Amino acid sequence: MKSLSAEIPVVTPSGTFTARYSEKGLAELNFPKKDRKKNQVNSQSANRIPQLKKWHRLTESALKKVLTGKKAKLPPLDWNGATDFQKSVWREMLKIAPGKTKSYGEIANAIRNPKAVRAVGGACGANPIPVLVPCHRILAANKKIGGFSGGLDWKRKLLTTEGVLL
DNA sequence: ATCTTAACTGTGT
DNA sequence: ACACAGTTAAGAT
Repeated sequence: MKSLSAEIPVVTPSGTFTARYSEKGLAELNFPKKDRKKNQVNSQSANRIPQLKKWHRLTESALKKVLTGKKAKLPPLDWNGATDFQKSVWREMLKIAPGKTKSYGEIANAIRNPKAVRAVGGACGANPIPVLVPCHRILAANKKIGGFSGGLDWKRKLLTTEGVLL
């Protein structure tokens, strides 16, 4: 049985993202792809998610705000299927305000698992909701850019917009 | 300042 | 059991 979910495009000045919702909330957010396939709303599923419209409004305004370096109110996030470790890492990242940054080590420290710095990197890469869950605000300990699954261009762009100097 | 190495955890296979 | 990852700190050059 296929799980209940709907994909909806999110148009922003920086491109068209794609949001996927489950019955519990926003489950996934994807960067704009270069191929111009039309994203289609799965109305079958969409109709069975009563809050979807409200959630999507929140997603859209939140995304636009973060893309301009402002603080945003987020829709409910569905982290179903993620491990406890990942959830604690992502929760910790949500606390980082726009314009601020932390290192992988600091995150590891904050979740009381100081030696798991490397695993923290892994959790960041597994983050299904980039930008809104600010994995881009994590730098390496030497205050250098570090890596980014979604492409370093995005990481740099987001940080620059938020006024972070590298 | 740059390069190499060893240490360490979570996750997928 | 094994290999890898968006790391890090320490040591060598």
